Amino acid sequence: MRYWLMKSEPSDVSIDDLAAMPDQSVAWYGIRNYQARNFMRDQMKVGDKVLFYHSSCAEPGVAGLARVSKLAYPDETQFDPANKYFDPKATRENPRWLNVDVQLVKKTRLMPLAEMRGYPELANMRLMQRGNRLSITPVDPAEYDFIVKHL
DNA sequence: GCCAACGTTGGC
DNA sequence: GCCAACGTTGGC
Repeated sequence: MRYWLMKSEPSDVSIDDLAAMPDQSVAWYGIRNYQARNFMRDQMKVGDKVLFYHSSCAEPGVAGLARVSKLAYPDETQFDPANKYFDPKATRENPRWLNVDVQLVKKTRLMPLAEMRGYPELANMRLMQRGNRLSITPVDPAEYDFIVKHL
């Protein structure tokens, strides 16, 4: 089993939005970065543990715990010309983008990025590194445990 | 809104 | 295949 940090803009899908979904589960649509796609396609398995992270907002940070609830499958939004994630080069026969489903495990208190930066135990997280823009990053089990313990 | 970092595009 | 231009991410 692997551990991941997945960023979502709360104005798009927040932890409360996730909690309100049927089965508290949502397709992680809209990933248009090959590295992040490949993580979903090649490495994510049902049951993998996920830190649900709020990004691009007033208080970025970990907002809850989730799990991978469905293996990667084609992202519907790439086929819809009206969708902002539409990709004209993608076809149903040859989809370019995939998503997994993610299911809420537990909404937690928000652990702000600023607080996370204060923990030496988390200093090596990809999230902390300058210029990091990857929306899905692997997390070390020790880092995951540390965060859960301090929530 | 600024800006650093980085990915993607496209001409050559 | 190089690389400049451009677009996007995301914290601040």
